Amino acid sequence: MIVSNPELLAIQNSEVVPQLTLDCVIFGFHAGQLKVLLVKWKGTNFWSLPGGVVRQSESLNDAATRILTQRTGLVDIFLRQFHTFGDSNRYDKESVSEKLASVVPKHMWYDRAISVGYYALVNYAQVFPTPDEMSDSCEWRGLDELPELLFDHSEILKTALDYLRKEIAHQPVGLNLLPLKFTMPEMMRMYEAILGRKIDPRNFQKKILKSGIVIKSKEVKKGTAHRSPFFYYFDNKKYGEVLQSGSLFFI
Amino acid sequence: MIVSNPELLAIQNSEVVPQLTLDCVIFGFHAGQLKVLLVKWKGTNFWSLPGGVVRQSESLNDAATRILTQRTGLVDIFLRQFHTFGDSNRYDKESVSEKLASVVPKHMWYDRAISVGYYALVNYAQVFPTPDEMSDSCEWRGLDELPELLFDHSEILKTALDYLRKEIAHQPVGLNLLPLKFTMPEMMRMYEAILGRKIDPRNFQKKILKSGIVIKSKEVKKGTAHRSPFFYYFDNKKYGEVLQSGSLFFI
DNA sequence: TTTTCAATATGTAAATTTTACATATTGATG
DNA sequence: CATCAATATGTAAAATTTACATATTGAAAA
Repeated sequence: MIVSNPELLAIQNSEVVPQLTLDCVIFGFHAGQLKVLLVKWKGTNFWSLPGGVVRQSESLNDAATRILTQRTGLVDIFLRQFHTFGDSNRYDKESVSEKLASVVPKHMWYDRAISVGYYALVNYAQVFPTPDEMSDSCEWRGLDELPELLFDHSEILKTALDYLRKEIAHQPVGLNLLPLKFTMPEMMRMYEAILGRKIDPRNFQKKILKSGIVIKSKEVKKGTAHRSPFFYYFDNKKYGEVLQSGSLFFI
Repeated sequence: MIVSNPELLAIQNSEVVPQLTLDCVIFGFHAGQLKVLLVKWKGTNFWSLPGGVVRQSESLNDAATRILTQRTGLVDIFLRQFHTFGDSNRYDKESVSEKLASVVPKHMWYDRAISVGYYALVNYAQVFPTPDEMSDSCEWRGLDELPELLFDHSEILKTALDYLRKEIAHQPVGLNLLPLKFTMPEMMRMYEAILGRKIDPRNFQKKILKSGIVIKSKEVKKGTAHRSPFFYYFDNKKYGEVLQSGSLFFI
């Protein structure tokens, strides 16, 4: 995108503003574990969150949606802005520019960048992880098997998880992380993975059912060893209401 | 701040990034009312929130602190980032540039600006509202006597209030909004002003005292018509602990 | 001086919510 | 057919939240 107005250009040159980027913490749930989608920078062994520059004409939400769709192949993603990271020394620019010297010429690094953080909740099974032009790999990683991340992305990831944990205390989650049909233990394990602690199955079921966001189907999941659990599915209308109201939810 | 590196300049020209600004919603409490500090643009009758451009070398928090200190004369202000506003059409640029034509030359308006929103809680009595170079007036306004605001500042103000309301459900407020000594009814009215609803005085007192954040002094406030209320003051240590833990608080 | 007035101080019972806790069922496996 | 382990399920205690009314007091008015 080129500046349309030559006078704008003059201003831009005289008062440089920080570069604006956007980073996405994409959460998925699989095998009882909360996972995050990471990219590995081309020709290196360095990982980071997927992200990119916010373009002149797009809104922040558009930029986040664009990045998310490109990395996952999904449209209609649940995403939420959680924090903008703007410390002067968010990370060691020298160190990063050295590590990524083979991918990004040194002169491409801005004096500083400010990054808007978004987190997304996606259905793991539907995602096709897709690297971007800067990366040669895009993969899920469990929260307890995270590599060291470039920039301040470890911090951003941690902050995203903090926000997610806070928000699920008031809002339902799961519509975006779980498949269409799921069992109560699956849903519970999702909450356990997010909250990082054990939940009592009786109390959990009581609260979820009381909230009305899920409906019990008559079908059971076959093929599991031991007793077959019932399938549940979301009551989208009720789910939306509870999501809207923000109240009446607590695990 | 001038670009140090000529190559950076080239990049900056080829891929223009949005202008980054910062707006502050400064809350004060006076006469039983929640107030917001507004500025009136020079030679006009148009009002907005205090704000400014984020400079190249300063962190977002530094920028917010700078703006807050300049408008209020206070240092050590409680402030919190709550949201970054980045819609493509946050406001009608044409309309604003016309309204402010006498203050800001038209060519100064960026194609778009993204604004980081901060809110602050300050002690009304200690504030010396000070206009900036763009404004000829800086004044407190009650929430129910707000003028129409420029840009999308009405929206930003509303969002700030939403965040504040959510956050005071988990964190104590008051240390920053109230004077050193205050009465229980004063504190309650502050909560009522923020929450926009009546609170039962008996239940309120019970919860506040149980949380341990305030200490009852033996002194009463004289000169009020009718029965004299006791003064209370904050237990800073306990207050900090509760603020930190984020839990154990609800009105 | 006395009376009036209105804001302040204060406690208890009911309702609701949260927490703690254990066993019978069942489907696959061997 | 026996074993195993995950699933399904209810109740009682504890904690929290809500609802609610009256005596006190200092200033102001009579």
